Amino acid sequence: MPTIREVAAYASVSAATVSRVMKGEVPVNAETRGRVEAAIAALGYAPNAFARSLASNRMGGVGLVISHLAGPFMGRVMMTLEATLRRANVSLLVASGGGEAGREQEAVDFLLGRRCDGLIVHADALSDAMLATLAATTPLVVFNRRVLEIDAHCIYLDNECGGYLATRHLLDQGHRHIACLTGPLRQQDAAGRLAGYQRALKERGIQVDEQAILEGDFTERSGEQGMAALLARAAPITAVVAGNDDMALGAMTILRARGVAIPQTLSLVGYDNEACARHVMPALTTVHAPLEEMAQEAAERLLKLVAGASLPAPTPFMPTLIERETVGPPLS
Amino acid sequence: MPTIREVAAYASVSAATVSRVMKGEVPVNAETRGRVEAAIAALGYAPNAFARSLASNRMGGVGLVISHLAGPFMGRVMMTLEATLRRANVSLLVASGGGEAGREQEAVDFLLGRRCDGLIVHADALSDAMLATLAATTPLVVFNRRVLEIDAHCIYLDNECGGYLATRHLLDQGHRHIACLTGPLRQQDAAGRLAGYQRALKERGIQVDEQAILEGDFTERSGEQGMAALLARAAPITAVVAGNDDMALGAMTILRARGVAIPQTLSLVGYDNEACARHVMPALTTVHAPLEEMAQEAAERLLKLVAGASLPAPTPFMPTLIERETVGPPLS
DNA sequence: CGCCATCATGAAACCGGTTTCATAAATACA
DNA sequence: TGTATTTATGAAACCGGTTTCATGATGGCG
Repeated sequence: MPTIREVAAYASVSAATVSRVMKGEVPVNAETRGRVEAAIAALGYAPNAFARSLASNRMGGVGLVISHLAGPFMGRVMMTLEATLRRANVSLLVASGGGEAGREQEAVDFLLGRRCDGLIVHADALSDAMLATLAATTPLVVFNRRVLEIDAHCIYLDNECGGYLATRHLLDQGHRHIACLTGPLRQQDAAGRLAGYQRALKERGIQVDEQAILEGDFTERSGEQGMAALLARAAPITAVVAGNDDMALGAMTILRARGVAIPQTLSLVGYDNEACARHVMPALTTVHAPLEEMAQEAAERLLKLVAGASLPAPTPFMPTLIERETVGPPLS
Repeated sequence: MPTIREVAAYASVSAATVSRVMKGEVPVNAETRGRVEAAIAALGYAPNAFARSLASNRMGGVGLVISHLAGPFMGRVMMTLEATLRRANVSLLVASGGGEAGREQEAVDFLLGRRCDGLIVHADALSDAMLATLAATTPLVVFNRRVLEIDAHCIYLDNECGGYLATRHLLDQGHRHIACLTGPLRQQDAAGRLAGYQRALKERGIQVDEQAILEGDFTERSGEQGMAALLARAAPITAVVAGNDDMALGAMTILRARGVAIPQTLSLVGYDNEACARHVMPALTTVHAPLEEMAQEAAERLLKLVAGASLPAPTPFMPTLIERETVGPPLS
């Protein structure tokens, strides 16, 4: 493993010149450059990443903090992030936090201790204040969440629009009694989806029935519980907007067990367009997020921030409705 | 951001002593140690990772090479890897290769260029020879694949056993005409599963019908094509062993379209126990791999290799059969 | 022809740890 | 009491790049 000085000696130049050739920016005589390049090739020289980092105080890598590594779409997000970053010759360090504030903070500290050049954070449990503080000292992109104080650092989906699209689709089919099974409302995405649901109803002059809104926690289990609770009510409903696909799946389990036909007796819309959504029976109508585009924008934005740019706030990404088989007109 | 020399000055000792206190192993006078620790606390000192890496020639992190980051179970694997590694204060760098040999090699080179202390490789496209060579120069763990020359570096599932379990389950139900829709047979996992299928049949004295073995590529699409081809044959079959759950899902799509009842007319077994498997109708009987345990063993083994240990070959991990609803006795 | 700007290059300092080696003090042993 | 051994510590070299600053060579311009 040759060092820069060995290359320099081989090419009869100084280490400084080899360094300049490696960078490529500063002017070097063509003949000299040729000799150096030949030496590099002959010796199979590759610069030592540690020495480079120490001298330049940049690590050449960014960190990714993720609440739920095993979540349904992290793979798609990471895939695009990794590809975009590597194209820029930047490596990706991953740390997970399991959705607990303490462990997520640990993950951040861990990556910061590794002197990452920047951070992409996809975490629920960290506070807005903490993220805003972090953004002041480190290039930071917040994924799938909006923090008002640092809008320019946030890549997120317009969840309100997604909730609206789902609900309006049901309204368009003629439904008037639509329940909503939400995620944890302290989380922004869940709250946004609910707001969209409410806007769609109001827009059509339909009174929002607070009893028909049940808060869950995005798990299948809570979808089951919510659906069971809705069925136990006296008030009739003909459709349900679920907080995400997992909750919708839970709801379907209950409906199947009770012999409620989908979509004949009850229509259902999910959110996220997980892999499963296409495969269940009937196939789940759901809301799709352009995750790959979001991830690419996140990576590119972070790279610019690392390079010192200051950027305007991005526009939110827009969800689309995927129509499948769980929605139909109400019985009558 | 104080340096070690500032801490040293504050505590009226030399940088060497501070370094020793940080490490904790070498003997330092209790009183001196106390002063140094106080200085560290007072100044909020944290050692510079680059300088440390440069001097010690260890980066304190390992690389993960993954063919398909968005695959159905990478999340579960990464989650356990990350947690195990971080407990040892080792960071995880991720690089993907999209299943192409060239890009996977690039990913390896990229991580090696970053001077990772070791590598976990979960890749189909890299050759056995390449991996064996790599293992000679770098601490390496190969995940979900067996390379005979470097058995001690491989963490893998006994796929032969998985194929056997799936097939024997069908045999136990009374099936005698069982087809097999395999993955790409140049891949070890697909070939292993097929071998298990064949062993189970032979064990019961059933002639293996080569016409009933169709090679696919683990995609849903190839499951559809395979199933269609099987239905087009004259020879009757009452059950199918699929190479993985995706192929089983594809097969189900075709069967549903043709009005073939599962499991009344045809039984079906998948492989991998993806999230979907529980949710499809009927719920898919499949083979489950203990991914978390495998990932933990992989991480721990790599850490030991990095530390310089030389280890005996691990025992293969054993799959289990998850019985759900796609298998029943044959009609007649 | 002489002066100043430009270009190409090398020497050396620097980044901030780790590690070796030497030394000084303390203890053990005869 | 004198020598051998252990223990604690500091000085300085070292890891391998980057970057600043100085110097020498070239060339343009009045």
